[in-house]
Amino acid sequence: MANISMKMLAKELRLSVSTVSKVFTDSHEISEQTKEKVLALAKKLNYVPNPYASSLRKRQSKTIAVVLPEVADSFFSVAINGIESVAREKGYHVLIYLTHELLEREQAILTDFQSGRVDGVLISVSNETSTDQHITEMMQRGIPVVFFDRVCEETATTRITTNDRDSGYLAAQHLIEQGCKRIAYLTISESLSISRNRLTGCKQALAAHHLPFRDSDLVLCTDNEAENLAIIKALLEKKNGPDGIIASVEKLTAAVYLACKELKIAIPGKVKVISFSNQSTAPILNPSLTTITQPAFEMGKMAATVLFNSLRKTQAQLRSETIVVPSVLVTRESTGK
Amino acid sequence: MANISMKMLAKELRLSVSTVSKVFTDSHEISEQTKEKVLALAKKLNYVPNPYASSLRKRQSKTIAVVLPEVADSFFSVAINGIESVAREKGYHVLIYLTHELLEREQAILTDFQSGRVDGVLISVSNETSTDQHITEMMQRGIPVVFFDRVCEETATTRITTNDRDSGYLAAQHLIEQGCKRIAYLTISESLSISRNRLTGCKQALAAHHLPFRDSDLVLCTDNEAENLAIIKALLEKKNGPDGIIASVEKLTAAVYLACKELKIAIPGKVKVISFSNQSTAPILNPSLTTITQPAFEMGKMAATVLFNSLRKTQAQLRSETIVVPSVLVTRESTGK
DNA sequence: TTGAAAGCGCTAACAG
DNA sequence: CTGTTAGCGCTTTCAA
Repeated sequence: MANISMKMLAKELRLSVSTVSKVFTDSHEISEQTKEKVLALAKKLNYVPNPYASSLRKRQSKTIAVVLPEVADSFFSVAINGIESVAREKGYHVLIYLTHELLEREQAILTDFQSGRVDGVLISVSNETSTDQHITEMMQRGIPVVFFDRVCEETATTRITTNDRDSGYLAAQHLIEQGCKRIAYLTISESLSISRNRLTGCKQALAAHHLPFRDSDLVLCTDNEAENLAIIKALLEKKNGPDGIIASVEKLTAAVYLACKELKIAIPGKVKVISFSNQSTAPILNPSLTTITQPAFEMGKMAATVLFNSLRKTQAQLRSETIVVPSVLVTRESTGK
Repeated sequence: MANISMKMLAKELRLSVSTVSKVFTDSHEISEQTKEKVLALAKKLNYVPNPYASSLRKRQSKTIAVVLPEVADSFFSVAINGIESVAREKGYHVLIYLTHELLEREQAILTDFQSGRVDGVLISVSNETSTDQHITEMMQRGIPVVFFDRVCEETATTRITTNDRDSGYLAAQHLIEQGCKRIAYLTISESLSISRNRLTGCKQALAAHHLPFRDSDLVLCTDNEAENLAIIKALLEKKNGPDGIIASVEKLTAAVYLACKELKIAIPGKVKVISFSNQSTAPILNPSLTTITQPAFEMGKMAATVLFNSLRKTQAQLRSETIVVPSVLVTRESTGK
């Protein structure tokens, strides 16, 4: 089942391999005649160049890696679409890797990239990622990295984020405007850039309205649905429980709704809920869910575009900057008066 | 920024390249001493073998492709997790390609695989895919293919599906048991294996209960949310409209809920709804949604496992068989009495 | 305009 | 146990 190679094309046409090769790069030093002959035979035999031979020789793989915490989240699903759309356009291939929120796995994955397997990396870091050593190491080896969504703010490269702080502010402000006095902020990590920034905005909004934010209003959830349900039920049952909840990641929404349902707490009557979410089901939840919706597709697209631009240039250091694609607040019933 | 190679390790240690190479395959013909020396230096220099050189030489890429219609659907998101989990375990890399439901793109993607870029392919076909020529061609070139979820039933290879027909039967039967007399079946394609099979089951259930299924009860939806909303509203407003709806793919759920909301049609009072869906929000919809939930993770895992098993053997023809991972009916409020 | 030759980094006979 | 050699399929000087 030997695949067809340039050598075979060359032999068949009594040409040299190098001539054939030049045809495929559309070199001007080849006559139209020969080009046509070669292309015709190539099509007839269904020839496709071996990418690995080419990669080896040219020292570039025309492949990028996308490193994600997980993909069971609508944000990343949609982001992948954005990435894939520009990769395809640029003739790049996309390898996907999941860290499952494990720093160790993230490090192992990036270490592998030292091999030259990929020309660049798009990454959204795990929530365990407190050091960026594995990332800078890769960059030193000449592999450009673009962060998206969950970024390392100290790392000297381009970051694509949404306006997390402003969105946090907006979310809290919205709840306050709707009459909330005591707002709880639900998160899955205290270290993650997005969580921290959203929280900061939230606190600023509260401060601006002379409302308190106590330590107990910051609620750390987990990866486990059942646990989260218990945590949130406990929160809601406290005598001085919140009248407004901000779910800082979409996966926490279900637990909030379920907790309220089980405790027969009315949304938005007793407690108002807003969630950072891209779920298409937000409008059909009971009640429909007010969301801060991230521009997932655009962020993916932007990240990929920035990466490819730097790949085109030989010595293009990615600038240490943050590109912000704004989120949008979609008001629905869950924060109604 | 020249990467470190075996040659360098060899020179540094005054060994031959082949000796170094053998160390990395853990060959028994190398002394413990040398192994240690080499490994130590490799670790120190952060050496990672060039996968493309290796692929070129060994004629295998340790990479598989996953070809999907799209990934904005929870089924595929979760399936990717299943696939990735076993790929990682087996030391394989995963390239991802999206067809966006376009046959032409699917063909172009598979054509590229003739190059030897991947050792095997996991595919869920587009809803335009009526011919399997591009797939069999690839198989003839020695690249094994495993279908999952959306399969080509005539193609001689292994297919991982869920029990679509039985699930269709179950869905309809459930509606009937709950008192429905007139059931509409919503689909996005008449050719797709999954849609056809689910429909078949549905019809069988109706027949078994001596209930009619008219042509107009088969409702073909589109890729466009707004259009679907209009289609479903039209359906519900007909004088002899359905009292039960089966949404054969999850993306149609929102349109059904929204249509009912806009028309003030009570679920489940006036019309009962069941959906083929993996959405985690099903329990918190209004009303909570009865679903046929597909074992997405398991199907992804199974597909990958079957593929890797065939990859281990040199001449392993994949058997032309269908492996069925059953779906489960989760009864919730949307089909209550 | 075409071809010969070298080599990308690794593996696999085979010889020593 | 280690080394020599050839070559995977392609690109890229350089020479003709």
